[in-house]
Amino acid sequence: MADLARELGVSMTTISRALSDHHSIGPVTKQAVLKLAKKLNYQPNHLAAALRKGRSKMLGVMVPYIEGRFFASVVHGIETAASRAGYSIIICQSSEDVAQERRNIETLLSAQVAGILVSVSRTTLDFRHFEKVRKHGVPLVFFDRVLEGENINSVVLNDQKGAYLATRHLLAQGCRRIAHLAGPQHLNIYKNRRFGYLEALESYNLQPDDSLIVECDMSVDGGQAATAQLLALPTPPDAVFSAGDSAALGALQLLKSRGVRVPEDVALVGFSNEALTLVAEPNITSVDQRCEEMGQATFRLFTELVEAGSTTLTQRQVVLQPQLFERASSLHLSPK
Amino acid sequence: MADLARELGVSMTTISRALSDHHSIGPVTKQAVLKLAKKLNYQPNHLAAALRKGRSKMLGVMVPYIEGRFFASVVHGIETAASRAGYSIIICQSSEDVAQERRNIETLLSAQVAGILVSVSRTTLDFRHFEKVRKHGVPLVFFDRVLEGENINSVVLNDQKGAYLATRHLLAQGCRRIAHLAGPQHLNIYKNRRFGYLEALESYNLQPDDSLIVECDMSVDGGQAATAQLLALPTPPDAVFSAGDSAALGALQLLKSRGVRVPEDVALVGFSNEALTLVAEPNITSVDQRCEEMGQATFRLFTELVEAGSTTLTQRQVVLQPQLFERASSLHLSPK
DNA sequence: TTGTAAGCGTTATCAT
DNA sequence: ATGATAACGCTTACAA
Repeated sequence: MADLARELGVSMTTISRALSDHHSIGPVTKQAVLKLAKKLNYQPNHLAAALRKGRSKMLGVMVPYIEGRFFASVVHGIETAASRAGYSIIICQSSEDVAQERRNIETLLSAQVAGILVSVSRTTLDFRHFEKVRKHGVPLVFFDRVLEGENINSVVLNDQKGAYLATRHLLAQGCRRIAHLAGPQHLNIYKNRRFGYLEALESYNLQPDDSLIVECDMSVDGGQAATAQLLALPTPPDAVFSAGDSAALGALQLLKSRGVRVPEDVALVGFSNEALTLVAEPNITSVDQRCEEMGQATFRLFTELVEAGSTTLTQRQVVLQPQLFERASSLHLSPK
Repeated sequence: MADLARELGVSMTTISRALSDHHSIGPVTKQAVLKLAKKLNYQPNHLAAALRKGRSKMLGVMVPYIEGRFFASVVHGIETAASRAGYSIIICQSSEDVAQERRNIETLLSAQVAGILVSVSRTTLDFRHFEKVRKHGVPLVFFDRVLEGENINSVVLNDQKGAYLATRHLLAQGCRRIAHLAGPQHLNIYKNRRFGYLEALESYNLQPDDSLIVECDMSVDGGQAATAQLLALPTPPDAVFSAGDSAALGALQLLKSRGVRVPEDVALVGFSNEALTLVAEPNITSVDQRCEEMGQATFRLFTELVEAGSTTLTQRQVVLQPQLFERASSLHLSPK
């Protein structure tokens, strides 16, 4: 920048203003500066600008892990929206580890990010590190895995409604003994999915049967084991609603291996609408989580917070509506 | 930092040194500084440090898109290795668009990243924006999708060898009419996979049969169509080696729908070792691309460049060895 | 072992 | 419409 100033015989102030399109700058001067900048291929130093201005155009995004369709898609959504608005994103993984999560928060704060978007790790039980973020006046938005508490800005899927839709669908197909493969109940998403399941049963005036609700780790193996347990019941279920697709796959595998027909004997619905639902045979009905919309919405919520300024300490919740994709694993059941 | 200095009655130099563990600092002073820093919860400003030092601990990573198992896994590998070494990563997507790629490079340079790791977009034909990176003295490493040219540091998979292993495996299982679902031949990865296929045939003194090589877009539908074409041949193949897993899945679906048994009538091998290979029935034999190792290797190559200093303008190539995972789709064939 | 002071590349304030 | 100058928070010669 000093070079430009010397070359053109003007002050650095003028250069700075011309480059940042300040209103009070001569159009002639401006053009001259821009031209010379191109010629000398001037490279702006965002670090210096950020240091001076006290805020950068960097956004911290933390997820438990970046692999896996869900988070990769959400991050894609965030990055796309962010880059359109001139933000770059710094990505961090907590690897489901609170300690790592804390370290990442430190790193992001040190990097003077303009905001932090986070999906918390499974092992997160205390939230002081997030308090710190607020103390620093850095906008904080949670997505998918959110914190219970006050003054939380978050974007979540309406998991309960998704589960409700899934279960209602099974009920509409004539199923009456619907089992639920539940996920770890300390995670809100899984708890809400169980609520949605119960809500749907209730809407049909059905009593929930505790023996039909099996908690598992949502892995393929977990789904198999849980399903084996269900088949061993005196009266086995006529449908299974799994809170995750992998466990649904496990269920499908086990049912097939036992000669149980899907959907004729047992109908099956999963959750997440992963790619595997279209690979399995039969294809698995599942609830879509609107990953990309979640990313976009998360970024949008961040910008809203920025515009609102740190003065207003509002709490905003964006709730996305899930969508059920009906497939062969739960369709065309013979009426009972 | 000034606060700490005032509070302890020492200079900022001492503070700085204590915090960065400088050698010539009294252990007593150091402890005192660290303790007070904790108490006042001092937050270092990496931007300022980076500005002063001229180099940051940020790494730019650019991929065509972050969704999709392959790039997500590579990024995971990079991030994990990088964060262990104290680097944060800024992620960018080119969306397969050169213009976006150029903009991203500008952004990353402006952010004063310590290095740039990139997998180029499909539409990249001129490389001036990468030249610029070198002019700025910023280490540049390509992975997977690399640039042809001199002085290129890159990490790639040995695709040809992967295809060779896959085809040799089919040959060892007794197959002799092995078809190949080839990908778009302007991409070097698919070209190399075809070469590997041909090389394996040659190693068994088999003449390649052009009617057995079908180019398709590597989608599920593409794989189905290509396989239908193969089955219509006067002498259909006894095995299919697909350059991608999705197309392999398409092939499997079509074969099953036609009553062709896999692997008994037609054996099947894919490429990429995607999750779907373990969901399909039978599980599909596939070539693993070592995504995570690629990420690690890419980061390691970056650190080597840093250590070597900008003085040495070496060209380094890391070639990862693919690994064949043999599964039911190509195993236990009855001898012919 | 510790302190002084300059400077990294910007931008904001105040003056002209 | 433009310029001089200070400052953002940190590191590092150089000096003590």
